[in-house]
Amino acid sequence: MKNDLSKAERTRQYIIETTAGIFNTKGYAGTSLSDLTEATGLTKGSIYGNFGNKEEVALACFDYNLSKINQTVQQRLAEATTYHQKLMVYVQIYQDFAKMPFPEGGCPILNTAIDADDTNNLLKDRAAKAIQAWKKRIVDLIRGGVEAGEFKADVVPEQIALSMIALIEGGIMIAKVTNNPASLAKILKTVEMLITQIKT
Amino acid sequence: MKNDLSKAERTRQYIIETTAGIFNTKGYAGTSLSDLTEATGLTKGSIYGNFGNKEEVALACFDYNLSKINQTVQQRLAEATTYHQKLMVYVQIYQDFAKMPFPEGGCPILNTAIDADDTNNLLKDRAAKAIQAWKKRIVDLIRGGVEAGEFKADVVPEQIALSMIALIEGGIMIAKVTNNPASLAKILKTVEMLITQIKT
DNA sequence: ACTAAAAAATACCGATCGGTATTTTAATTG
DNA sequence: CAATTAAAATACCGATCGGTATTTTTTAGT
Repeated sequence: MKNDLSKAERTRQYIIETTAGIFNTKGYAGTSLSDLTEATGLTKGSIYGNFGNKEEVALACFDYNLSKINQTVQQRLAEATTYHQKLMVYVQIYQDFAKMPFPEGGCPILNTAIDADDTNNLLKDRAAKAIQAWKKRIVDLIRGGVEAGEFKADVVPEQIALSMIALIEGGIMIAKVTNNPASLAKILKTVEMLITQIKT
Repeated sequence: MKNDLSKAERTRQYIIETTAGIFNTKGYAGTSLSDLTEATGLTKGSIYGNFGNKEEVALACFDYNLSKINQTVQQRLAEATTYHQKLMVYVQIYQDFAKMPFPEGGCPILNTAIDADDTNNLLKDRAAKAIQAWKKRIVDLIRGGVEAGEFKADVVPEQIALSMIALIEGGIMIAKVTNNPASLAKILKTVEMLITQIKT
């Protein structure tokens, strides 16, 4: 046994890692089983031996894509000392779009939210939960900053948090569809302004 | 002749109006020819007599969806007198999400941008052009307001315009996927703040 | 009303869809 | 190493995919 994971677990992980970018790029309906077999070099029989159906693969891929981003975020948040710095992590992370922990196809939360919101409830719920968790993380940071005296007492954490997320996700969409990364940079300037404005 | 439009033109229009919401809801890959025949009550032969292929229908539907929104926007812009009021039109329009000129499925620009950006270049270009036109409209309004002395001279029109669009589109995405219209309302408050901040 | 032209319906095409039962191959354990 | 088990490949399923050639029905001009 070359690994502490069973063969099945290793194959399952291999399928997820290999196809996560495909689902993120082509969407759920746009990704076919033959896309998966072609990318992995495995057969349908093998894939269906490790997953119940196409939906299960897509869900596992979304979780994988999300966890990769969250890992980077949490690591950078831990490195930041002040609450201001912690909020700025979100600006910095999306600044160099290219060398990001993003899977091919861009932000999986955005892609899944739009792709699945009228067609696949399980995927939609995953995207919704991701947004809500993201919002909560920012709200907690703002509240922490208020208690620490870093931020003004009269800020509305929810509005700031939601606006930061909307700017980032909207900015990614704009930059991607117009093929112009500079647009995202300009929008991130506004996020930065939002963060600066709440400082005491 | 009951109409000044030919039969073919009327049928073509009927197909577009009837299926525009389907493409906007299910996406290009997720919409099948049988979805179209089912919704219209027509047969495949009839649809392919009026369109060359599925892509042509989707493109016509996008144009139709976009023009409906633009009609409302232009009308409201004409009614507004000051440049501040004109910018605020975008806040007001998206405030009551429900009774909007939006087709089923939400904002077609956002949906098409995400749905098509890695899979269909013609649709992607349409979405990109729509974003760029929207941005230009806002930039022109800001420049007008600066010249009229309504807005500060040191504003960066592109940044404001892009941020407004990102907030609105990001807000729509968040509200839709979390099933919570209040989120969009909070984000629109930030758009309002952005507009207020540039006033002299 | 009759006829030529246009539009819509029917019937069909090969390809691919997601999924499964069965066989073959590879990994694991005594 | 042999036997058992687990995993992957093969072969197949009905259904649906986008698209087309042909026939029938409507429409429109005289």
